Amino acid sequence: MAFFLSTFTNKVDKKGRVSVPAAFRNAVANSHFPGVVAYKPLNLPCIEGADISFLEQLSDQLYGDFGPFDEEQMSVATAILGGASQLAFDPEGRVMLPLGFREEAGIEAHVTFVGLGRKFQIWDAAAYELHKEKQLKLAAETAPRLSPFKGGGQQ
Amino acid sequence: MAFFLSTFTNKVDKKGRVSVPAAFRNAVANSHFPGVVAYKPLNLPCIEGADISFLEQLSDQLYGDFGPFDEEQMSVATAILGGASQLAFDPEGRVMLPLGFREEAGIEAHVTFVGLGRKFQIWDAAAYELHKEKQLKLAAETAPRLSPFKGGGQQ
DNA sequence: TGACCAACCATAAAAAACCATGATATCCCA
DNA sequence: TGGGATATCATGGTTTTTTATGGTTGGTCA
Repeated sequence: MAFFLSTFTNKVDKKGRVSVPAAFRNAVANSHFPGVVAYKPLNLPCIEGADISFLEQLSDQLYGDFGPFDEEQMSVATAILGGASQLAFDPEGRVMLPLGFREEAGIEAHVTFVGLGRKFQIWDAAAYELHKEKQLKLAAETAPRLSPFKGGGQQ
Repeated sequence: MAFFLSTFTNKVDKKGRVSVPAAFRNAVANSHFPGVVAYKPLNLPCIEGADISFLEQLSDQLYGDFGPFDEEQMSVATAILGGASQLAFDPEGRVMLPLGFREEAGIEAHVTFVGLGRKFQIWDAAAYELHKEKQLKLAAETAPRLSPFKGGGQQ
């Protein structure tokens, strides 16, 4: 499955188009849909994206953990899957960010793509700077408790 | 997975390119990405590198230990994965060290690659000399108190 | 008809490939 | 064992390609 790393900031033009970073385009190049899938996460003012198989897997996971007609599961499915959009690349590798997404994420002229492994986030560039500061503090407290980071690189 | 040993110092040219030591290139030769992956560790003024499967494994471990939307997990993912870069080899075996990394690690004209097993570190050459002194002292005090293989499996 | 959207065209800047060279290290054979 | 031939490596500069970005055109559909 696609794997996303690193952070890139690009411009949104007045028609709502943004270049998807070339590294992310390559990551989804093997997907059967020439573009990315975007949805509004439940608890953050940003957009999340991935290749389509990520949402397929998320769906399977929801329907596995709960029954196929569980009420809580349906609410998550409605929020995530129902709110998702398939964003197709134009010939130059851009996508159209729907107005609704831009409003919900407070996206102005510049957006930041943040690779997070199997998925990535799209933030308003200024909002991301604030978010990142908070996340770095939280990560510094959290990481020592996670096995891969014990002793954090000081050998 | 790749294994890195020993220490090498190379020059950074004015375009930000550095030769990755041949031994490290060989170590990642079987990886599906022709290059290394670099990220800023949380508590040291240097860059850490590894082959891509190291971060893939880390990512999948994070998303496995916690749910896909856990807050603490996301903070580590943001710090490490969002701050990471895939550095591809050029035909001569060099990589471009992004400006942000060079600044955060205080990298000037010379960098030192330090093999640490599953990962390696990239230091400004002068900064590493100081760091090494401190680490050697600390190791000399600490080692007698450690049972021979305590911590052996942790990177 | 007018708003919207998808392809097309153009351009500057950044990144990747390309080519060249000196310095080591390695091999091979007399 | 010595020494020349050969390969590898680190390094520097130049050229080509890719990327991000902006605008324009033509079609579609309400």
